[in-house]
Amino acid sequence: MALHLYNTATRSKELFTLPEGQSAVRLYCCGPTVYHFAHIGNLRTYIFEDSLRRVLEYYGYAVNHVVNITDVGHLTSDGDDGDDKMEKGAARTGKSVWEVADFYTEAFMKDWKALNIIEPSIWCKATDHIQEQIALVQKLEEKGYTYRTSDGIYFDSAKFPRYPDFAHLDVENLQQGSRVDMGEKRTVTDFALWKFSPENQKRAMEWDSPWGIGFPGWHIECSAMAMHHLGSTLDIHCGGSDHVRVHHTNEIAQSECATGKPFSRFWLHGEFLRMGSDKMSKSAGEFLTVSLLMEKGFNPLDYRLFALTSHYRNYLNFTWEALESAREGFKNLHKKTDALIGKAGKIESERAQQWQNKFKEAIGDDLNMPKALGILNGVLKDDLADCEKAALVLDFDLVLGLCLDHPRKDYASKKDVVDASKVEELISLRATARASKNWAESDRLRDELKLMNVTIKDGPEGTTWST
RNA sequence: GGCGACGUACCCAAGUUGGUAAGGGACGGCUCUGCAAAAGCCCUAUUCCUCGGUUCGAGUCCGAGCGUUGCCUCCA
Repeated sequence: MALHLYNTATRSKELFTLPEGQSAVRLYCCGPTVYHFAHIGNLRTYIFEDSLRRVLEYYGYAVNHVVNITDVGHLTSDGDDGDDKMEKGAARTGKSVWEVADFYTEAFMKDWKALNIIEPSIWCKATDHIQEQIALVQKLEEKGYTYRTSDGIYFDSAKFPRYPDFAHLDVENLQQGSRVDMGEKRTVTDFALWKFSPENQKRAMEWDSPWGIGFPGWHIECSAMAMHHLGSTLDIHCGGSDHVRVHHTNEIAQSECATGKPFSRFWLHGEFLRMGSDKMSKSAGEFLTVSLLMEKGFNPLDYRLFALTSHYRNYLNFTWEALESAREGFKNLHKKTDALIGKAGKIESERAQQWQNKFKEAIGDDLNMPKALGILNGVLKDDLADCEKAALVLDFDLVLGLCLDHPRKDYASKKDVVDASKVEELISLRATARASKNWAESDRLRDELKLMNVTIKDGPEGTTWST
């Protein structure tokens, strides 16, 4: 069984292997710009990257996983003008840019934890790697790939003939149809490596450099940090599909011009989550966050399951109905797995091994998680021994990350936690009513419990309840 | 203007090199039950936007059309 991944660079599925003698996968994922909360569309991409990491590990690879935190330099326009996102966030919240960065970084990590996304081996902040970025720009300057304008040092994309190849760009037409203000740029695809601070204004974040006081361009941070932590060639570089044209194309240009080596062997891109016909966008004002989902009574893992029901390279339409469907499905899944997990034995029978192989094949086929979920359901329906079923569930959950090794209650949000003594009291009242065949009162009490999100179950041993 | 993606049951969605439609949710039916709930079982597309073509055979390949939609501004 081999692992195949769809590589944006070649637009085809390719066999993934590690170069000879290399012990760990060098994985770099473009992380968040911490000027605002992450919305669930952003998070879909990180769930996809988490699946990738888990699949790599399931296939026996060690993974050196690096995720960046962009806390400087990302302007509100990729055309290298507009405001700095961080300064904008600071203005909006009345905090300093550094406070904004810390606040949203923490919020972001909380979301990761809630969604059971495995932490990267290394989190790296752009502001902690200013010297690496300056050094990279210097190297490009030495090799003659840069030029200076009144507002910064720019990359001269015309000197990198392969520039349009990655994203299949038609530069001439881009030039014609461009909505980007050219400023002093020579070619529409040129981009800022280092921006000068405005003369009349002190920026909250600025550093000294060989070219004067200023701050790094957005694209340079990823190249600098990726190469600093993982070396000049990566095995896999990930991000959202929107990064293909500008961000990753620029990363390739600046990195490969600096080192003369391929920047990444594989490029994987996650497709957008959509709301109705709109994509979810931070600049559009309102957007959905994990905490909003929780306020509406969802468990963050309901969303994780929802994300896993579609393939990462396809658009996924978000509707509340679809999320509810995922929540119901998740409850039903837990009913089955909760009854099994204590019984886990070994995967021994040929039949169980076949299931395991099917699962491995599905996830190895460019991370086909929807198919993998189907296989999980197949196992639960099959007439295997419980100890083997349980073992398979736990094995699959290594990749699915749905916390199936814990009963559902263990990760219920605080909101779901109910007053147990009150519940017991109502149940005993109901028992009295039932004993005297007062069904109306009995049903009323059940409805009352239902309002508290408590489900009761009458059995031979008396009444039990759950949330 | 350039470059893309998608169109499978009520909803979400898989479908690998073409061989005769996964899975989940909802709905409905049955068992059980005072009725429910819970649990268990069962049912739900002769058909994959349309029309042509290739083929013994196409959701799956090719062509045209229709529809939806993304990126090239910020965006994951």
